[in-house]
Amino acid sequence: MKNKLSIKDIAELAGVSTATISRYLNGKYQSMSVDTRKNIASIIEKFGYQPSNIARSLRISESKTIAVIMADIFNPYSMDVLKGIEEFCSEKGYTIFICDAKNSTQRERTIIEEMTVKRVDGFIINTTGENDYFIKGIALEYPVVLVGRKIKNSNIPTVSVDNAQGIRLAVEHLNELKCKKIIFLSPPAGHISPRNERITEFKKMSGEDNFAHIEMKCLPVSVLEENVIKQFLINFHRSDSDMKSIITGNGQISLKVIQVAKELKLSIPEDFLMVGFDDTDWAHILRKPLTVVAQPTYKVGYSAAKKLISQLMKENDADENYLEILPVSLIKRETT
Amino acid sequence: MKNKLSIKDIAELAGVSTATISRYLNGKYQSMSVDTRKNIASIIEKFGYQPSNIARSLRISESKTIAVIMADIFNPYSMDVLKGIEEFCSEKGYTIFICDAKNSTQRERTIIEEMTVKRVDGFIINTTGENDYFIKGIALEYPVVLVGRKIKNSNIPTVSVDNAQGIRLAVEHLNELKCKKIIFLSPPAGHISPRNERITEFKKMSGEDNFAHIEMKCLPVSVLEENVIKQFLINFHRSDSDMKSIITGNGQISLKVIQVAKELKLSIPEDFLMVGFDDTDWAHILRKPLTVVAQPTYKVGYSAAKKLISQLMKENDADENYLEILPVSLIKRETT
DNA sequence: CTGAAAGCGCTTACAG
DNA sequence: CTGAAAGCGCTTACAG
Repeated sequence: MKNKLSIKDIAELAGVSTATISRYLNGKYQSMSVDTRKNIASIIEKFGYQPSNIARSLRISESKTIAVIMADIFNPYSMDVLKGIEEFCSEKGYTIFICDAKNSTQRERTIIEEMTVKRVDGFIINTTGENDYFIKGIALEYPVVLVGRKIKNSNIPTVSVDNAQGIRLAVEHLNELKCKKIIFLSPPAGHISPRNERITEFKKMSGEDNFAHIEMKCLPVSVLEENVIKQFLINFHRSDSDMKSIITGNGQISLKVIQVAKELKLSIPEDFLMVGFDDTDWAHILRKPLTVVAQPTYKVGYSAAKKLISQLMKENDADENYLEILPVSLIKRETT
Repeated sequence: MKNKLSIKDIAELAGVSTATISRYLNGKYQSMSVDTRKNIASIIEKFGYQPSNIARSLRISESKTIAVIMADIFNPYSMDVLKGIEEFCSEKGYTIFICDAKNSTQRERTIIEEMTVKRVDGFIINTTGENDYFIKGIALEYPVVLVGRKIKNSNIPTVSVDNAQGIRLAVEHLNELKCKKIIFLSPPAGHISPRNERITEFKKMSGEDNFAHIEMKCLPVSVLEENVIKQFLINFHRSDSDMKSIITGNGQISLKVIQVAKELKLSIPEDFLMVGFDDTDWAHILRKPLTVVAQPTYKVGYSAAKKLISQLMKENDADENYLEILPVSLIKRETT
């Protein structure tokens, strides 16, 4: 940022006006002679001139930058989504600001406002779940695409996953295995749509005739409360029913359950069956590789970026398909 | 970015000049009456005015943005480093562009140039290892801090880890356990400093009297070549020596080795001992939790950000300590 | 305590 | 094919 050359310097060096340099920079080669073009090229090359994107952004009111706000960036799910977003964006010449709300509603708001000040062209948001009103507000002024988590009563474009199907696959699988008891360890639902969808479906299924013979219970747990998980597992293990099973709501809970089970010297699937959400990188190297409901996370991210950028490029907010729901799949391994 | 209010609009609305608004925005409250201050505050609040950072950046030649270029963003090591960087930066009001070189030398260069165009204030780089000349070049024009990987013959500020100590801890530990054979599975070293440092130390140790009775060999492996790892493991298992052991150079290789060992029905530590580099989140939930050399990755990132930003804030490039080497530690678990 | 004016580095409609 | 000039939204030295 020190004594950098400006377009004016290059114009002088090349003996043309800044307008011509600008045209060159924007690839408008038709509107200049071959000679000037070559001349400019050589000057730029020689002096290593780098145009200022920020001046350009100011002028054209476009920063070619998008903000990605994740509720919790450091869980494996987010990482994969991010990968997908990054991939598509870099294909299209967009740069992303990756922001971590750290599961804080307040921080989510703060970050979004900061990004607004940075004049990003749009937002991809995986919301903490408690900022519906605020996000609807900014969606009025900026293009926004939601990933993973929906917002009620809004038509903000969203890419998510079939969560009901996920729970259904898991429960049906467990049922086929003759489970008599299924505990669903879900992170606290709050206003977070996927969690609610899964819990709702789980409860709904527990009311269906096919599953009437199964004891199905949903238990909200936080990964932070290791002792709660431990206590649960102790009681769970003691309970007399056999063919017990656990469904875990995300990779972090799976990890914790496996860890605590280990401490308690419980074996999976010997002591209970288990199916987790999210196919984490370590799921298949366990002594007993974990059966999981795999989400197409990369695709979710990629698709969200695509939605946003296509909205950015052509001004039409056609939104033929504002809600995109991707299917999930059950990967059967040895814990069931 | 649509019909946003500008400072001019607010000035008119508040009945003052843009200069005064600007002063207000920059917190120069001493130089205005309490009345104007309050007035401006209320106008801004009322209209939800958000100043444009990009106009500001252009004017003051500072973007409060730094670029973080990682050789491979999606390995656990990078993730943790990133966490540390992000933490410090957000404390100081800096935003980061996180860029993934995808282990491509070419891409690393391209990305750095793109960021230069974005007018970032500085760089934190975890280099692919093949751009020494190029990076020295940009370090001439921008503040740069290197993380994890050093660059030869330069005094670019760097934060890294004591890799020789890491290898030493591992080998000594294995020696105490009476290992007769130690294979070090390192990712291909190239010009990547930590890898070279470990390999060098490993070779050096193999020449020391204390370890003369141990067969020590270093084998470069790529995570992508699963079959190579498999073939190695087959031969390794067949070899007659007992008390064999493996040191793996990073979390991804550890994962692969464990996976392949599983496929081959080899048990760790029964068939061979193992110590890995990097304390990944899954290391302790394995049937036999993995012994590892843990790196203070978060701290490496945090420290690098601190170095860069302190350089950015005070113009002094005092550089009392251009090279910062953090200690590593051995976490003994059940694979040894 | 406050404003007029210049300037940061670009782009673009207009004129030639 | 090319340039002069205005303007994007700020900041700041200068003057009052």
